Amino acid sequence: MSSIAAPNYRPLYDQIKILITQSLVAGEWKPGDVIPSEMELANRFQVSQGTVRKAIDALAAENILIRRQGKGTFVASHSQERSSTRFLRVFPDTGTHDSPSSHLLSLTRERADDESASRLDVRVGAGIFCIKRLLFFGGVPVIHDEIHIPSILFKGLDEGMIRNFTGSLYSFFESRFGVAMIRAEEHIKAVAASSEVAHHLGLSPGSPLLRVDRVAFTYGDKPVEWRRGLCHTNTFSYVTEMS
Amino acid sequence: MSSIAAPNYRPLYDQIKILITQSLVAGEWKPGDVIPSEMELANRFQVSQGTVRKAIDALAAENILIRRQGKGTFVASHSQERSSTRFLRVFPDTGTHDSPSSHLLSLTRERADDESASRLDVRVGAGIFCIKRLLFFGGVPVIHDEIHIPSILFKGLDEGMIRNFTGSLYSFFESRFGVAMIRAEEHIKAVAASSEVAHHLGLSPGSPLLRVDRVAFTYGDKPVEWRRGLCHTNTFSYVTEMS
DNA sequence: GAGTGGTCTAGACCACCCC
DNA sequence: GGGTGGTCTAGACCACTCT
Repeated sequence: MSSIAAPNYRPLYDQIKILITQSLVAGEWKPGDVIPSEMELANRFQVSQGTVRKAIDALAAENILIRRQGKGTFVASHSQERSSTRFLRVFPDTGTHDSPSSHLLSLTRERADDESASRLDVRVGAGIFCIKRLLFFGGVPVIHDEIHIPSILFKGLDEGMIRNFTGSLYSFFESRFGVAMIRAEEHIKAVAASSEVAHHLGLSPGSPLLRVDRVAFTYGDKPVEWRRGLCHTNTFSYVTEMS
Repeated sequence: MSSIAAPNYRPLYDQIKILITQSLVAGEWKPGDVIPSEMELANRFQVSQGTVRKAIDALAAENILIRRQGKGTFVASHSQERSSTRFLRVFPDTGTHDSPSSHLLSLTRERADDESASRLDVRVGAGIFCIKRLLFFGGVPVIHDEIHIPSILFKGLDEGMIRNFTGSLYSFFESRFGVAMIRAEEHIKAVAASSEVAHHLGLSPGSPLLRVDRVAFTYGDKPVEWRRGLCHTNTFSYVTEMS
């Protein structure tokens, strides 16, 4: 019935989903913002409320939007308490999950090597930042992270900014640089600790560590972070679920 | 109405979902079967087609049912080619995923110790089977599995049945014993290989291995399998995604 | 053509939140 | 009270599969 879009094989709600995503990419609504109500969006896109609803349902299922009855639909943010550890799958074997604290080891500028370039989908030699840090749980160092991000997206990043920020790294990226992480893929191996990392984690060199390689994506499935985490799993485990 | 201040309200589609799940538990429809059409179910439960649809949508999102346009809605089965490796998250770093082949090491009857009993939600001392096997990828042993299942659900299990079955273990459990695995939780650590496991996997003792502890559940979130996999990750990785 | 799931719409009403 | 999302319904039509 309606209207303008001509010979499109995609369901309407899928097109609406894409339009909403484009508004997110364009920054029309930022993490934490309310987006317009279903009725407003239905009017804007000239479809029924039910169709908008289905598009939003799909985005909510991907944790890109968050619905709150009576209040509205919000853009997911890593700054919200509820999702500050959304991507952290390491849990203590006993007791509850204290929020980890971060200790910055170094921030350096580098040129992308083959691996970084391929993971981040940039040219070899492109400028990247490399962040090294330790994550402490209850005062104990558990994870050694080495984080690579393209410098073009994080202009002006320096050590002080990182140290002065309270909150998760993704919350930092989001609020200071407008880069929102919405999805990640992880490849996990077991490796022996190098003497350097063993020293940081208070272990003997050669101890078994979990090596978690992550590529994180922002809106539109664009890779914007590659990190390698080395995790000490004597009293912690990497937890996941499947169905 | 509601007795407590907490939201006691259950949407209709949620009740329908529960009714459908109960039919699955009761075995009214078995893995691979078509379930009645949306219209038939709507008539049976005296609700609209849309409400049945929403219940089925939820079950399809959990991979419990599978919708096929023009054909009907089917109970998910591990015997289908599409889902025979649904729970296998280990992939080669290069090349494609050959289906693994399994080599049975032993099948023994045991009594549940504290750990098995707690994971499987049975009494300490209850009868359980313990299956040990190796998984080979392209002729190379990669995973050593130690699988515990309550013997009451698998009466008559013997080595010959396992050896003669072609297909995945979960397909075997499903078709021979009517036990369908629908969900699993995994806890992962890095450990050093024991001499026994190192021997099976062709490694030196002390080599780092991924230790994957899994509890698998059937309909109604009932735990029915506990396994410990030890995985050699030199050329393979455990892959997972998050959002 | 008949039957299935898939899309889209429109309207009524409910539950929740805030003014 | 008036806004938001959440549920439920009913009906029309589309896309796919099988006979």
